[in-house]
Amino acid sequence: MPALLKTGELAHEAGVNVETIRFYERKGLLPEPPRRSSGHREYPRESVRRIRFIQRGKELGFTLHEIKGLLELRVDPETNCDAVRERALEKIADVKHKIADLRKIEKALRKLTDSCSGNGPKDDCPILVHLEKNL
Amino acid sequence: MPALLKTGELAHEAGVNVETIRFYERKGLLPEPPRRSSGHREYPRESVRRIRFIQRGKELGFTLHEIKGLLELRVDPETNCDAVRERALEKIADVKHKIADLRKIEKALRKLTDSCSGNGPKDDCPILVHLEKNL
DNA sequence: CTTGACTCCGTACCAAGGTACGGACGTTAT
DNA sequence: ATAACGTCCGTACCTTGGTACGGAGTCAAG
Repeated sequence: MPALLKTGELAHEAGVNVETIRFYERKGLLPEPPRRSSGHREYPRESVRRIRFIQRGKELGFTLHEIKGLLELRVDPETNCDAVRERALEKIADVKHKIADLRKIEKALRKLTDSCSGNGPKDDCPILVHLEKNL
Repeated sequence: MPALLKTGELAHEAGVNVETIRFYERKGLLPEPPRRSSGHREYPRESVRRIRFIQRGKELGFTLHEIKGLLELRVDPETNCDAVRERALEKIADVKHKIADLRKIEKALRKLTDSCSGNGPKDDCPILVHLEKNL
């Protein structure tokens, strides 16, 4: 268990692709690590946790941009719990909105499939008729 | 009310951008219309309905690729109502799946915000702790 | 017949979140 | 010391659904 990790080792331990590491660095989600004289990156073990933080944030529906914000909050000494909570509440509102949109779509689709026997020629298909009808 | 439409007129009547028309043509959603000798496109009025068909399909959550499939179904003389219904049912399943995923996310976020008083320093913030915790 | 508006085309660009490539080095095990 | 593998970098590519640009050509109204 080395104390310093090469890019590939970090990628492996965090369960992501090597290219993803460099991508996160470019996006400012992962700070630029020190380099050897050869230019090769040397990551502290902590970086593994940072990448996992990012992955968990993604699982919770945060974008990389938002995760960057959370990471910055985390470092800011002024941050209190409330600021973080605020972000999570916004994200909940966001998710609820998406769910509502999808439910509208589901309802509309169901209305169409319910009105469609499945038999009969396509000319009378309520679904196509709906898509074709003039507003 | 001209019988044949120029690209800009079609775009205007269908409520989309001129570039969108050309984009749909490239994607095979809009058949290539006849041209004048100058190369300018001349659309039949029917094209307005076709573009509206596409827009309504989008509202129902179909991708452009899927809409292309629906348009092809519509032309196929073998198509019966059932084939169209099938597509709609698949899309419903699709939408339900997305909703379920979002609900999981919502639940997880709510659990975190519920456990977070909003007071206290960030070091104890259950949300950050969750994001940081080792698996 | 001129002028301004429209159209043509290929191409580049945007968000988001990466993945892949290739040539030049660096590292490591044997 | 050499082979095999890792890493470096910039850049291109992928998806989806378009939008924007620029130079050249065309159309229609005055």
